[in-house]
Amino acid sequence: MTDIKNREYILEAIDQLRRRKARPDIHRICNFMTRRFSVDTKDTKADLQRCVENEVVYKVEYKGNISYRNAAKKSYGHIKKEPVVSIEPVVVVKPENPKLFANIVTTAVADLILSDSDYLDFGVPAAELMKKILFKHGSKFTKKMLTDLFQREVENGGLVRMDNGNFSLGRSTQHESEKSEGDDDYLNTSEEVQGSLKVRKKPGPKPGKRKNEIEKLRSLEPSSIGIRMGGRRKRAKKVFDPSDNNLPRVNRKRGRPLGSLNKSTIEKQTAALLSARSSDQSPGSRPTSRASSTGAKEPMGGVCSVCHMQGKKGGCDKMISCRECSNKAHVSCLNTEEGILRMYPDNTWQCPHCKTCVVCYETSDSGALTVCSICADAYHSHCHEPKILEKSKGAFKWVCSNCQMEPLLTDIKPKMEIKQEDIDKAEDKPVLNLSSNPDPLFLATNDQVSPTPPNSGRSSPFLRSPPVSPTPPTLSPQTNHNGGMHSSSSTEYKFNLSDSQSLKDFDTEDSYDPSIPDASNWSYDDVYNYFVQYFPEEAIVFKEQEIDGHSLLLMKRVDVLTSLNLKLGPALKIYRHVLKLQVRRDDHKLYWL
DNA sequence: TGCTGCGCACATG
DNA sequence: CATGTGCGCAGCA
Repeated sequence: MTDIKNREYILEAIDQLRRRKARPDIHRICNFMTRRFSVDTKDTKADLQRCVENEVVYKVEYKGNISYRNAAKKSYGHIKKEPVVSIEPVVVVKPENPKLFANIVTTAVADLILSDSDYLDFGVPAAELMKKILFKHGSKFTKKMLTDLFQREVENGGLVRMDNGNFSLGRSTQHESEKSEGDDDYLNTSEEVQGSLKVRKKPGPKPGKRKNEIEKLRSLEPSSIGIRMGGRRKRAKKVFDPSDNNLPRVNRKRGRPLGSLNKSTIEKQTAALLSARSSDQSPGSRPTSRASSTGAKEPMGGVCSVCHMQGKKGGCDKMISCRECSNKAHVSCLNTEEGILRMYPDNTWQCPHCKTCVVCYETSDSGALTVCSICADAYHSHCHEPKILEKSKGAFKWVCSNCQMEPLLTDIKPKMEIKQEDIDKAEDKPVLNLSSNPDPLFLATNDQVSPTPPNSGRSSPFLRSPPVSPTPPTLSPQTNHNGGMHSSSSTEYKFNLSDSQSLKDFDTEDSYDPSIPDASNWSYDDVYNYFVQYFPEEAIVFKEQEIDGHSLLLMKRVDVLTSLNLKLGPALKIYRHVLKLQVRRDDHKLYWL
């Protein structure tokens, strides 16, 4: 790959500007680069030029002015004389559809070869290929799935494993992948393939005229619980950050998000919103969704619907409002409860009256709801697949099938060893590592993430403590049983504390965990070696960014989430490790600060 | 004053 | 007609 120093930054700048609906012109890009990455204008311009030359970025004229486009984004085929990027549709991938897997993997290989001719000679490293596919289809694959996919493709002949372990295209797939049609099965996204799949087009902004109507419909449609809806999303994909507010745009004024506001401002807005909502909400209309309220609110008063006490019980006790109605409860009252009172992992809460089955969207009026002890989603017994048995509700903390799936996925052993060190250790689980106990019924009693790096024989100072974390089994603040949430961890305000502030609190709280290495004197390579154990694909950014131990210890969450140009999922996982190294403790509470 | 979000008109295929 | 783009404005620090 052609080495352009600030390539990723430039792409991020372009993407960010596009998200902001601002023209990604040279001025704005330079400005963004300076502000965000401290890259001076001269360097930015030079690198941008190189990006254009290398077709990493397209320079286009649009409406009479020059804009820049991220070439990796789809839909720019018409801008360039020749489309460089693949144009395959975004699809919901079913593992049982080998043709589609084949298409994706061969297209990715072809894309990489097109972007860097060296790959033609030396093949595409598994890690790079995986990264490419995850970049495009990250929500549909886990790394383990991809490992299988690669294996399958080698077996099928769609891919060829080279002596150096890299991949190249097999059969006659070369030069075909940029087309979405062709007579090769492996590249075919024609009707036959598409017809057997749910094909959805790339999400994009709706025309403004229709937007209000759509939003209106959304507000009436209970199934608007974002991630569960099928079909095209109405808004540009917003990456999830547990510390973010995950707030709706509906009802929200223009300007900065609540998360960036100060506390008093938020309170004012919240109060206004609450009063507005209580006044205009008709009795029959069920409030909408997670995405239709302000999320975790912090009302100043009110009566707790659990203990019926008014206002705060103690100095640091908080009240939270139901995200659908104006019911309130003490966070501590919710924390001690399982079942229908549970808060969601994103620190929002639905009161029992508003809690709906995530399948049929009916409340408990139409049948008793069983609540997942991990994600707090509720299901009617007959709505959940498989049907929820009475005994499974009673004897154990019940875990829904979605949450059960995650750890099970990780148990699938790769059939092939694609450069074992690169892939085998990939962390696939966004939330849990439960492999030590395969019984999903015990999921809730395991620790959040305790990756147990396989000892590959590499001499490493990072061998870790036993996989079972000393921290109590918790997934989110609501399961913290220390008599309530950690001072303010239940609210969005807590997330607005500066990282350093948060860390300071924790730093002084406990002694170090001796099993967590002291990274302060690590070199770039040490840092890389540590992270490559857990994040074989992403670890390279630590090298690229020349992050040594000292820098690592200074990193803030925002650095990990934004400056490393990682996908959010890995970034969050990486952040956990960063934090762990920083405080030399593995405390789940840290990740919710 | 600068950054940001976003409604809506316009461009494009 | 569907979708991408970005002007122009508003909210905020």
